[in-house]
Amino acid sequence: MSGKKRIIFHVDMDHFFTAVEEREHPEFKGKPVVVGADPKEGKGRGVVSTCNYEAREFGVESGMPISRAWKLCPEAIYQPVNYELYAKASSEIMGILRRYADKFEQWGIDEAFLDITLRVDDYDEAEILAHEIKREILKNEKLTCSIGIGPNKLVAKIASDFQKPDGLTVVKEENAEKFLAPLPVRKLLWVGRKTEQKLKGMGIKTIGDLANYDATVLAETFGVMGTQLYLMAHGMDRSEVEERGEVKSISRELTFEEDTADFEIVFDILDKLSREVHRDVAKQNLCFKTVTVKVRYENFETHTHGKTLPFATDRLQYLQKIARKLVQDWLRPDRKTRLVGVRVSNFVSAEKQKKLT
DNA sequence: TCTGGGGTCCTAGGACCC
DNA sequence: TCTGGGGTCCTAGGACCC
Repeated sequence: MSGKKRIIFHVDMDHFFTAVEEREHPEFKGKPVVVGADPKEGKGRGVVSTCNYEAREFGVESGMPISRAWKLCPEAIYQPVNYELYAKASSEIMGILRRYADKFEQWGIDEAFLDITLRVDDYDEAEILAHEIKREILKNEKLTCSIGIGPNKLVAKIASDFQKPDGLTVVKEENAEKFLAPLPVRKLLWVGRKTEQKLKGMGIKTIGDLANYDATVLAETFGVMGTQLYLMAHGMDRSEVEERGEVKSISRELTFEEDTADFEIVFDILDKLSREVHRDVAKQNLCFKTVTVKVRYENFETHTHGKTLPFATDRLQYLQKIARKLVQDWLRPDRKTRLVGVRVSNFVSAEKQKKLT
């Protein structure tokens, strides 16, 4: 155990998808850009994936229905999600970031945690290093990012979000609690809409409110999560920066352009999704034991239905057959289907599987 | 407002085994 | 012949992340 205090970076690319689109299309610069579903003159289905700061001026936000974005800003440039393009930019950026850290953890497509404790002597040197990272990404990728520096992942993550875009925020351990106190609880990792509402009902709105709350009551109300909430509110987080392990599940799902009562359409799409899942599974040389399907009706009611085999397999025929059988149980003549999906999990590597047979 | 898609982790009940 | 307790796996649902 080293006694040295940790110094952690959280690097967050600024409005990543739209920033990449602007880089590829310089004529987009300065105009509102929205990446997401096809708005179809306001009749489109789906949501905004990312929007640039010009679009945010109109009230557009990520996660918002694309139809609403259209009403707020019909003049924006609407682009479909070009995942391959962003993935390529992402892997180049991650390659750069990895070189700056002893421990590295990618977080989603455009964020990463870096443990740089052994690379610097103090926060001043850390700040210099952060500027170097920002310069290199700008020079090589023509993209900006925001960096948060803190004593742990939690504080670093919230710090990176504090000044955006192109920001750099340093929060030392001794200032962490004070820094967090006025912020809304929603800024904490793992506090989403539901937990925010529950906390609000208890009179807890800011992270400071949470820090002053009775830890025992929090533990009783939220279980394991309650203790975690209390520690986080005090700026404490002991989780390590660590490389992601192997993937645990692979899935595809699709929302139909129009809800459908035609079972054949549902099965056709399901087969297609199964083929895509299978392609990914094969590429990674895996065998799966569990198949789970998902069905969403027109009223948004959603069900999942799974089956675990007594053996692992990598055969497309099995996948399609099991998926069809599972979905069959949920299809109802009196209800239109909005979405169908398929997922495989419980992996065994193909090599290990071979040894067993 | 009428709600995507790809993931991870947690919980709770039930089956099954010793 | 009225019924324990621990461990593990499976299933379904849900919260959360980007």
